[in-house]
Amino acid sequence: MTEITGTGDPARSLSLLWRLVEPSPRGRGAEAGLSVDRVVDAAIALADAEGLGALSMRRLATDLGVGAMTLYTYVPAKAELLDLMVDSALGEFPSLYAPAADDWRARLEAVARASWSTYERHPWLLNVAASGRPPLGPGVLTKYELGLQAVDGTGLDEVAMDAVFTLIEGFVAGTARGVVEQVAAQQATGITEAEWWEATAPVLDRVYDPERFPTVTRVGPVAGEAQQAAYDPRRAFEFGLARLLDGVAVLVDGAA
Amino acid sequence: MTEITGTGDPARSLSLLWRLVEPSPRGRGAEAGLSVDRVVDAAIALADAEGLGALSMRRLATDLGVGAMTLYTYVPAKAELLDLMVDSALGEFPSLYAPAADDWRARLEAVARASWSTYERHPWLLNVAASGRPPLGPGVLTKYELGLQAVDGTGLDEVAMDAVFTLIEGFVAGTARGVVEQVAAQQATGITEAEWWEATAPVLDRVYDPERFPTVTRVGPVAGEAQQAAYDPRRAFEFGLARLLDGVAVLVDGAA
DNA sequence: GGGCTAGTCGTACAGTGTACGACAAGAACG
DNA sequence: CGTTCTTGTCGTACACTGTACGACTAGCCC
Repeated sequence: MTEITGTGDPARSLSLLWRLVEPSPRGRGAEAGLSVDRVVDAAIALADAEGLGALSMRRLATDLGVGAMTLYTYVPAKAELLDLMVDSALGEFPSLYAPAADDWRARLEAVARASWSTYERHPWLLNVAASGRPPLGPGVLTKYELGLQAVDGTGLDEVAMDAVFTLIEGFVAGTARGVVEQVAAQQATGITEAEWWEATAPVLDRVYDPERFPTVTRVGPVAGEAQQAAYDPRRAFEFGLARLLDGVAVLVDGAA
Repeated sequence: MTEITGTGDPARSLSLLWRLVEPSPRGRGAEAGLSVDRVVDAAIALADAEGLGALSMRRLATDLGVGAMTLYTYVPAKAELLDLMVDSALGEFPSLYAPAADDWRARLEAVARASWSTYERHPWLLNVAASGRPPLGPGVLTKYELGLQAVDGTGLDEVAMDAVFTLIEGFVAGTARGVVEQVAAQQATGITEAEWWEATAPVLDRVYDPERFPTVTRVGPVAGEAQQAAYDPRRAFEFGLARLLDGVAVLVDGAA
């Protein structure tokens, strides 16, 4: 379930992201101590605990002890709430990022690992489609700043710096999505990866033609055995990150 | 909106994917000439034309001229229908793949471009979460076979061959998702990228602190100007593919 | 105390996937 | 030909979604 962010007025969204205007409640919401931050924090807690699928306006309102429509006092719509959640969750990035100062490669690797950790802590981030028009709040901009700093001083020009950060960031999101999908598959089916394969293998044997898929026949079992699954996202992350940094190194060395 | 595949019995799904059993309709469905293939083809046509969001069982049934529940005669549930759609759409991959025989790098690049074309033709593929437990039908296996063949003969061992293909494939999916999200954002908001930025920029100027984001201040405008947008997926694809292949080359040269 | 404003929230609407069970059309058999 | 059985069709119902609308009411100011 991918949700879409920022369907409303961009100016309104930005004001919210930077908390330019904060309503001062007087009614019953005041008793509950409601505010944009409380709503966003509760939404993040709910999505962390039970996934984005459990995050409905009614459910969130119940968690906060108010009626569903009360939320719309603090947030224009669910899309804007998601914007706020994304920016807030990405705001944790700096605390997870511990770069080595001198080496651009170590810095970039630290960016990737910190980003991975962010997605581990808030898997629902990967189900919020924001890449086209990201919520330009403090959290997003800070992460972008730190990512760009990591590739600064490599001799790459500005366009390349942006491209490298985008490449790394997209790679991390892609492999992290693998973890999310595996967990989601297990929860949706109630069947573990091993059980799934156990049920699949015998039927597959009946239809599978080794002559039609010679390379799969040779590679598939070996790879499956090595990662103890059809797909191991953690291994894919380590392997891919090394290849990616090698590739960036070729570019940096060429530019130097 | 990400949908999840394969929530039912794996053996049943596999039988369907390989069309092991085909029901021979006799009732009113026979008049409509219904079959699993007809249902899947109509579902793909609908998703191609109006997106995965428009694909509801009721709507699909209406398109086919039958009642909603009739579909469940041919397909156990929507999740299995999605499995079938994915495998069928990926079945187009071979016809889009024209490899140069000798050079592994050219072959791998052709794989990436063919995969990109597949996602271009069927963007909804990226909104179906299948990476953890892919539908192991003829389409998926054929794509996997051709992908592995591309890295065969490089001196890489089986585990590395699988990892390289997975890396490339994940990269393509990630950048292609960028295109999908931009289109989705435009359709959801009714606002073009340029209009969005025009509405965003003045408000951002009010809150933006250049001293807090020095590197963004230097890089952001240059990158934005170069790609005429906050994010240009096509450019990201070309840039990333080159880096990725460079990185794989380092591995291949080391193994040789 | 009266009036106003601003936050609260019940109701309603158009959707979703699919379980259940009533129905009917064709095949098989006497 | 009549009856029974099988199998595909599909109307209805349920619990759920985001949110527009408008009624209500609690607190502030005069």
